[in-house]
Amino acid sequence: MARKRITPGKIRLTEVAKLAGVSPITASRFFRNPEALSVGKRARVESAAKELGYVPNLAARALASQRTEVIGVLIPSLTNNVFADVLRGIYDALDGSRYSIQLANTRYSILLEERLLRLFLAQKPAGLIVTGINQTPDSRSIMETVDCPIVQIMEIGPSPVDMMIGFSHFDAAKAAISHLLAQGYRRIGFLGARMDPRVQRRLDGYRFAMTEAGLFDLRLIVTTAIPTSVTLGGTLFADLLAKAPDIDAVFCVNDDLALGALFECKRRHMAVPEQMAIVGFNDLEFMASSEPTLSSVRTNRYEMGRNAAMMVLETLDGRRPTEPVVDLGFSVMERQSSTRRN
Amino acid sequence: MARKRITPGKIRLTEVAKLAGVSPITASRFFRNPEALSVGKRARVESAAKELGYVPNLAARALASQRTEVIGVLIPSLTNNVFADVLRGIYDALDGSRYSIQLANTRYSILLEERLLRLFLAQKPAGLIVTGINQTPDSRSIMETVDCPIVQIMEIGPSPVDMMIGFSHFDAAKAAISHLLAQGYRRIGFLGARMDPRVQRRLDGYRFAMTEAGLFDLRLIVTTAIPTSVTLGGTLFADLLAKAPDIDAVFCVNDDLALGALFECKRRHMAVPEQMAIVGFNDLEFMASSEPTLSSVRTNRYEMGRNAAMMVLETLDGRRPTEPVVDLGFSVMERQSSTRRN
DNA sequence: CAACCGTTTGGTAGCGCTGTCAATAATTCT
DNA sequence: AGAATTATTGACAGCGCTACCAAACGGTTG
Repeated sequence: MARKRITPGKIRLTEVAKLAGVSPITASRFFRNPEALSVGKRARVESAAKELGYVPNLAARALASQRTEVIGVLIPSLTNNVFADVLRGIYDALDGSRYSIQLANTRYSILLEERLLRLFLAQKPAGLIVTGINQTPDSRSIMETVDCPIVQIMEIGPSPVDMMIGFSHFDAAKAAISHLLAQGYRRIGFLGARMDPRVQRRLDGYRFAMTEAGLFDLRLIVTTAIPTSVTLGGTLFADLLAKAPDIDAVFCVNDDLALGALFECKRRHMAVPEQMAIVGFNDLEFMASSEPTLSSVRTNRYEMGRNAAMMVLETLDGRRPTEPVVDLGFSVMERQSSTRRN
Repeated sequence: MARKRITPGKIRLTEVAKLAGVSPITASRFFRNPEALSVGKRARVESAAKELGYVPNLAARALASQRTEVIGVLIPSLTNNVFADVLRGIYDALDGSRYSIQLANTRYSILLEERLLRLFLAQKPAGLIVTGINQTPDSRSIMETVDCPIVQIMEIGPSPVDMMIGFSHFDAAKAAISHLLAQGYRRIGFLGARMDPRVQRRLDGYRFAMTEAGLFDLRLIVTTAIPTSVTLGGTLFADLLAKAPDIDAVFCVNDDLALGALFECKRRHMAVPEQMAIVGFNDLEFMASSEPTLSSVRTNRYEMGRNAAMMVLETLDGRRPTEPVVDLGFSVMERQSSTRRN
């Protein structure tokens, strides 16, 4: 027959309880809801735990309580600077809380996202942060039936699964184009890579603004499914120039492309912004210190991550945010690269 | 007295076993070591699991088996591009394996690292990946007593806790300086930010090479504890020029600083590489496509992460790597920014 | 003084799985 | 063929914690 599995010096809740002179369940409560204890016992358990160096066994807790203290995060890429900032925000917000993060990379595939979602939810996460609003129908219905807080990040849309924080990529791109138009640029090219849903919506914003100004021209648009890079920015910009040599400005869907375009201009001895204006997207740190400084659309990525995590925490705390959909907005940073020196 | 906690439609291992007509423990074995089952039962359990959509309860597994399938990763920064690449390698290597990743940010503090280490180890991780070789003495002894595979990444040194993968930052910096010397540069400045232990060792390499060449001069060195950025690169480079206006080259401890220095040169209309050579470190993607292209020291960050994770996996598999210390090396990428056009 | 109420504490069982050992079936060996 | 292995399978208990219910306690009230 089976034996007693001995666990030699390990400190369990029982040990703490014994030292504190209370029952295990009371000790347990101390770690979950100290308020529920009388002041005396609270102090006794606290000092006992400290003395023994007790660390709760999360697996046992999860098994007994049927829930975990893990917040699942689904993002499409680990490479992208944008998500690095978002993640930093999430980690910072959860730092010091009892929740930890389980990260998974959907690689821009909503099918993979769905699979990861099922995996996550099977472990009963405390909360969930997912990227974007384009999930598979199955993903959506799974998320709707699950009863943990869910925040969709990066963009906003009409029907949140639960909560949502982001900004309008359409409006942001439109604003960038408006800025270029206001500066007197007319033949404004579009450079896009990866073309995920959010980039697609930036293209829509570009198209809308250009059409409205009566300046839309398909030849001004160069896109690719290849992941973005600075090098690619140079290549795409060269393609664009080949297709439309008369352009006087280019809007890039991210800053890497913009930097690549800038370098390509330098290589061709094209003056920026005199002969060519450049506007990027995201406003990464380097945009403000390049030569010339590069215009971009600032998006509040760190805040997005931070707030998303805080929205989850608040909901778990029973203090559900009054506004389930938060528009973090954007701002067009007008710098040298798109400012006509009149 | 306590009641039966009913769990309505939930699919447990028992259900799968029942459907498959085997005992629960046999079904359990199917998920952990299918080879151990006879072909018939294996197929029966497999189809039963699929039919019921069974997903194992990881908390129960962890509690019963006294170990988790989590690999802890301790890195000093989430912002730094370098770690993004390393992480990507780790995630890629673990993708498809049954292990998941628990990430924590030490914020370049070895005290915080020690605290996080204790937290991690209390949950009995399957493996551990930690950054660098400068842990607190307590951290070291904790790691030495624990019996899971541990890989130290980013650099190599004489006494691994367990395994190690990285390269010599000293040699890498030395090689960069040798390259500049070979190109005929003599007054070579040093730009350093953050100054974590690895950056410190790059400074040591610089100092060694310069001293050996009889060219060492304290005025050539500008460092700060501030986290790195492109903007900071410009600022530090300006500081350096103020201290030592006669420099003809600058070695930057990372590529962001190098890019910042390049922009600052442009702003001052200093010709690169004719009046000023620039060499960076890490060889981020943009270095090869800037104008001029920027020299750098290529480090194999993705491979480092990937291999580190694979070393953990192999050890867990019982196939311990023959070589516990892996030197991934580096290569000096000689580009326009440091090539005298004779 | 009994009845009542809210707060604090404890007893019991069980969360879903696997470690250990033993039993049985299938093979191989002498 | 019988013994000795080896490959499969199963029984049982328990991993460390918490949900649920009940009891004890302290204070009021009529």
